[in-house]
Amino acid sequence: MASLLPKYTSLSHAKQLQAHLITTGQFQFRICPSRSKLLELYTLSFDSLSFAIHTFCQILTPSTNDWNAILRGLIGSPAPTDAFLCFSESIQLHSHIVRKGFLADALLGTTLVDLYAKVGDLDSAERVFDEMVKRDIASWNALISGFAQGSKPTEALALFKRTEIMGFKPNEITVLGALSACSQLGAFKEGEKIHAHIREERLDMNVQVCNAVIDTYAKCGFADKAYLVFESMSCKKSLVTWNTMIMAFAMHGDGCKALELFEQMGQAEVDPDAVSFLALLCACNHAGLVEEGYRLFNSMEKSGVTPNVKHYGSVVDLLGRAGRLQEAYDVINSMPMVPDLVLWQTLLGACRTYANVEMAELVSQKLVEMGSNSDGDFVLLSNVYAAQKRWADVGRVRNAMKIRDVKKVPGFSYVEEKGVIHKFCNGDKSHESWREIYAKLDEIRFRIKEYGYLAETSFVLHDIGEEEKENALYHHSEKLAVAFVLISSSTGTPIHVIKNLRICGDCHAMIKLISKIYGREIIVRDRLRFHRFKQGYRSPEIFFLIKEKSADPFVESFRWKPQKNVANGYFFNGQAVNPIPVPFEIRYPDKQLPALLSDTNLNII
DNA sequence: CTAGGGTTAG
Repeated sequence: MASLLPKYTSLSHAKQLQAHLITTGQFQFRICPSRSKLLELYTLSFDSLSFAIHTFCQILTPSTNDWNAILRGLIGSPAPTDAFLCFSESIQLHSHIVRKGFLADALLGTTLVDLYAKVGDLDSAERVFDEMVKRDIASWNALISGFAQGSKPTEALALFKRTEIMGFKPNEITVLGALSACSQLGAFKEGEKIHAHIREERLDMNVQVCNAVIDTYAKCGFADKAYLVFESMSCKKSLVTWNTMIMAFAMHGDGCKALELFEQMGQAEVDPDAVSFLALLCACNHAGLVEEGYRLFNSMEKSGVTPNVKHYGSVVDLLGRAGRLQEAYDVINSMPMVPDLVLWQTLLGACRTYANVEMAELVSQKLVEMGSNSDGDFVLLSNVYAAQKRWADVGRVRNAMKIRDVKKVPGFSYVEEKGVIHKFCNGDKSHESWREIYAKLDEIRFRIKEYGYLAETSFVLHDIGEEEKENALYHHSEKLAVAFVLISSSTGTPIHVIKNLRICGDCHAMIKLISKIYGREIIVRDRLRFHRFKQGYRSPEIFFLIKEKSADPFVESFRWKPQKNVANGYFFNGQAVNPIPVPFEIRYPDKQLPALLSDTNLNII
């Protein structure tokens, strides 16, 4: 009977079988394979989960297989949380059976761990995992992946280490979860160890594993190592492989290599998808390749890919960054879909860069209408005003923030030092060595002033004293992190810092000088990309802010111009000015977290 | 003689 089931093509056929089982009495058998198959069919094939649950509830003694079928169906449903909530009512009746049953059954337990993890209840997932009597590698995988995908990479990595201690051998899926955690944390050394294990166990025959390795190296700041893996892969490259590598170059600001890879991808007869184009546009954005990016965007339809809201977002960013605000505005207004918050926020960021008050006001109005309550939006607008010294308007915006109870997302950074990850918040004094760290910062502050460094306080929201602004800037988490590494390791190894928000212009300028004075390579990974500082140079591309002629004498107009392999510094009015820390990248903001400016502007009362 | 765990994205 069970073997016939896959041949059933409609719900009514399956119901006929159910009727047969009921009338012959088989339906209430303690173990009835056909019944389990039937449930599975209902949940997976016929998309009628509620009917499956209804049927399941009529079973007096559900077998493990029945539970598995239902739980799997719930995991795959479009609203797993709702389904789970409605199901938990009936689950209570059977809970004692479940307890006895699943504790001894690794499969059912694992499914339950996965279910809890997928609905976002990681505490329950962990509890079920702890209570399981029998576990195998898949049980560990379920929780590791759950942590990794639920933004708990530290827990994922800790569990991964425990896996080996407990004598389980990590397989392809284990390393995928662990690598995902490493890439989120930027834990390079851990990632490297996992990569070694992968090679030893020949897990690199799996494309997905290779892709994850490439992604991890890229997100830990090593595009070159990522490319090495990409190049020497023994298994067949998938579309995701290409996309991941293009994205890796994009993140490192290497637009040319990203475009080159796209060419090669075409030669390898791999058709690009929406992600490929997103990666390419992102690459053009970070490398300042405005025309190239715009051309690519317009060529998408020809490749059979319809631009989605993210592609439009990228193009708005591209145009906005180039100072083509009106064009960016027109793109948003002519989009075939409804523009979302992020699009307007991107444009507002560009307005801030080019100090365009009129457009900033217009865009802010849109954001307010759309119900934005993001701190970054308010801060950006007030920055536009502050740049023009319109303090009354600044006060108005600040008031609006107070009324709406707008909260700042706190910035934090972390570094890996001797295998331990240290986390710092802005103005953090909770680290055991905080006194030494602050003393080091004072030393740095003194030394970089000799190099003509001036704190960039022009972004600061309030009309407060310069010294106060300077202090606010000095305690940014990334500076604390860098100072910490400088006091704890004297070797010349590169310093890797990971930050949750975007790096601010001042930190960028200061870290650049630290790199030069202390002779250390410093790599900062922020919310969106990498910044690599080597002996005071930022490679591979440096952006210059060029002042352009403007029709309105009161409005200054700027343009970003990428320059390759030039000593770091900025041109202003055609003259080299060093080291005025103009943030070379005003990319704002990201999905969940506010960027650059909210991080710069402390003391929002 | 089956079932559970899986990579890229403004």
